[in-house]
This record gives sequence, C-alpha cells and structure tokens, in this order.
Amino acid sequence: MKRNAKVSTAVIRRLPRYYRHLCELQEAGVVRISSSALGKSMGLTASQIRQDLFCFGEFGQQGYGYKVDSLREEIGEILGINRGHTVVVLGTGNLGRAIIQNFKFSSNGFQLLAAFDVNPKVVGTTIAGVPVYHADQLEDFLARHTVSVGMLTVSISSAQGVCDRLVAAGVRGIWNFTNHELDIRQKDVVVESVHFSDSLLALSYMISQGEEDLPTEKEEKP
Amino acid sequence: MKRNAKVSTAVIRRLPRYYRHLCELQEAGVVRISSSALGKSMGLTASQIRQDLFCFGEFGQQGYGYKVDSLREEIGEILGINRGHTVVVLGTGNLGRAIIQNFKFSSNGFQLLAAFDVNPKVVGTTIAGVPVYHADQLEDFLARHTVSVGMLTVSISSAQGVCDRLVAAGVRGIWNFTNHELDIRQKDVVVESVHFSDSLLALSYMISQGEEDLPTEKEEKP
DNA sequence: TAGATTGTTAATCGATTAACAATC
DNA sequence: TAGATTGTTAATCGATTAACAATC
Repeated sequence: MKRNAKVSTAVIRRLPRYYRHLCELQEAGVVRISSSALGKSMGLTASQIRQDLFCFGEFGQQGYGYKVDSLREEIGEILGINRGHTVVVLGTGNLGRAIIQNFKFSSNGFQLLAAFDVNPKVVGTTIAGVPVYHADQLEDFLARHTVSVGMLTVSISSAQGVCDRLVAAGVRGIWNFTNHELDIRQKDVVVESVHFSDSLLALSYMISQGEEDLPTEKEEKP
Repeated sequence: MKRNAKVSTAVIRRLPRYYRHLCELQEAGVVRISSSALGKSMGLTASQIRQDLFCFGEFGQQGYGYKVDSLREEIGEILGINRGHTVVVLGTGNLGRAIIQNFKFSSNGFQLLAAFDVNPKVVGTTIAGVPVYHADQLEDFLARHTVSVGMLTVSISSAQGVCDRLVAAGVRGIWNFTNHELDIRQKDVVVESVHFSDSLLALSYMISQGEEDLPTEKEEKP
C-alpha cells in the first residue's frame, strides 16, 4: 500500500465490489485473472481497474495478470478487514434483529459485541448469541470496550440522540439505517447511511423512464 | 418536465435526497427556500442544485427561490411517485419480514401487493396485512397483476433463479437485497442493489484511514 | 425601483479512458 | 524469444463550479 494520498469516493465505492468479485472467483477456483477479464465480468474497463489499483500500489505481474487470492487479500487489507474492528447495534426492532441474525459481520472483518435497546422484553436476552443490554448501559460499555462502529437501527426520532452519545463516547463510525440525515460536527467521525427510501426512489425513477409514453393509468389484467 | 435527455446517475442519486429534504422542510413549515439555503443544509453548492433541476425544467422564481411544496411535488413526479407503482416481496425471512413491517412503501409511491415464500409455516399467513403466497404461485400472480418491482430478500443461492422468473414474467425493476450480483440480459430491466456488505466495507475503509499510524493491536480498556 | 435569485452558458476540475513503454 | 499484460502517463470526457444576464 503506497500512494493513497487522495483516493476519490468513486474508487472507495468500487473497492468492496472488487473484494466481493475476487472472493467469488476464489471460491470458483480461479487462480489468476487479468484486468480485462475482471473488467468484463464487473462491467468496468480494464483501464479503470488498473487505475484504481494504482492508487494503492502494484499488485499484478506484467504479462500474467493478478493472482486472485493475493489481490483479494491486499484489497481486504486496504479495506481494513484485518484491523479487528468492532460494532455494536443500537435498536433491536425488526430491522436490527434481522441484520443481527442475517448479516455476516465476521466475513467483513467486524466483531459484533453487543446490542442495546430500551424494551424490557429484549433487554437481558441474546439475539443469535449477541447480548442485549439496556441503552442506559451504553456509555459504561463503551468505556470498557473499543467500539469502531455503531449501527443505528433505532427509530428516526431517537437517531440523532443516540448518535450524539456514540460520538461523545469516542465511536468514530456510524452505520446509519434510519431515514434521518445525521448532523455530526466532529470531522473525524464517518457516517455511512443505508437509505432504503433513496434506493427505492432511484429505482422508481429508472423504471418510470421506460414508461414515459405509456399511459399512467394501470388496468388489472383479466 | 422538459429536457430530460441524458440525466447522469449522479443527478438521479441526488433526486431522492432533494425529495427527502424538501419533505422535512415542508413538515417544518418552511414555505420557500433558495438554492443556496438548500445547498447549505444538504452540503451541496447552490450551482449544483440549479444545474440538477435544470435537467428537468424550471421550478423556481427569479428573485424569490423555490416554493417548497411545489418543488417537492415536482421532484416526486420526476421520481415517479404518482405512477401507481407496485411491488411484491420474494422471501419472508428475517430481512424480508423486517422490511415489510418497517418500510413505508406507500410514502415512496409503491403499493405492496403480496409476498412469496416456500416455507409452509408462513404461506397462507399475512405479515402486516400483506398476504404470503407460495412461490409456486408467482407466475400466476404476475399474470393477474401489474407488478413494477420485485424485492429480492431470498437466500443468495436462489436469488438468480427467482430474478429470472420475475424478468420472464415482465417485471422491469428488481430491488436486490441479496449479496449476489444479478446477471440480467434484458436491457429494459433495471436492478437496484442494496449491498450491506459493500456499505460496511466502505465504512471500514474510511474509519481505517484515521487509524493509519495507530497500532493495529487493540487493548481492552481496564 | 433595488435587491435577490433564478436559468443557463462558459470555465474548471476531476474521473475515466487510451496509449504505450516496461517487463514477466 | 514472442505474446501478454501490467504500471503509469497523457488525452478525453463528463460533472461540478463559476459567472452573469434575465427577471421577479
């Protein structure tokens, strides 16, 4: 990993995709791949892939291409997969619970330490082996454990408040699933939002384009 | 709505954010806003906002700015919120169920018609009022109803198969929550993916940047 | 009217693509 | 060696920002 100076967000957004594709290639038993072959399978140009990797160093061999396993490893390193990152979940409603149960945090280099909620019915229980503490214990827990990321699956109304507490306690990454645009002053704190709404509306726009000349009125088919 | 020729994806991605912010402004009782004020609150330049809107028409008044309610309405129209779009859910595991229960489809202009699963324990029940049918009935249902979008919350292994069935039956939008990169040939079908993994890894990269000089080794605080 | 702010064109900036020498 | 493919610089393309006449 060398240059690294100012990596554009466009490049950062592609890194996880590279990682994902390389994992799939590795599982499929592919040993080497060229930038043009990888580009074709990902819908990118070979040039762009080489340019992206060039931000971080030299990972290939001229005349040969890239070794799938070592490139995967290198990109994982760049993404911070081996840094021992940790995460806590704030809010164990439907969505928080579903992500705790479904999402493979460890495959992404994160250890899920705990969840927090205010509902007495879930406090004290575990979800998929993850202990659920009362939200009052948050500061105490954060003082005792190094937590890299707080995952926000609380209601939109409590989002900002919980976020403020996380930041005050030194958590530097917020994974925001609420539809609230978080207001954070500390410039060393990073927010990554998953806005379902924005995603569906973008899809709505795109499918609406093909309908332009069609009537808006829909009829049930018989 | 006029020009519309080739709207870049960068603009399309910002449209839902405009819409969201305008909704919040309207709820807060704000009647008019200038491009510079909106830009300040969204972290964009006034110029960019005017340029974005310029893709679609003229929505403001010189010397005055934009009326919040009518701009919101116009952008909603552009996004296709009033087109009577419909959606079905494929897979009612933790995530599918959570989204059915939590997500306000109607606020985004979508009517949630039905869900499909193979699990006999859920087939025949309803989730938050949404009927769950057996996956075998999918083609039959699609023949009877106009469905704009299929939401994929099935397992990664069945993702491609279910997607193929949706596309074959004429569904033109796929909202993909699986970690599978769907392979779709029909170029009039649009896929919008929500990759939790990509999102968390991007966050991982960003928080790792601030740690560059720190030791990788973490110690529990006493 | 004077001040404010848009719509819209032009200038700048940054990201993608092309090209090619280096080299495996 | 010859062929392939990278690393890296240069050229192109597209998106963002600046500027300003039009006008409310």
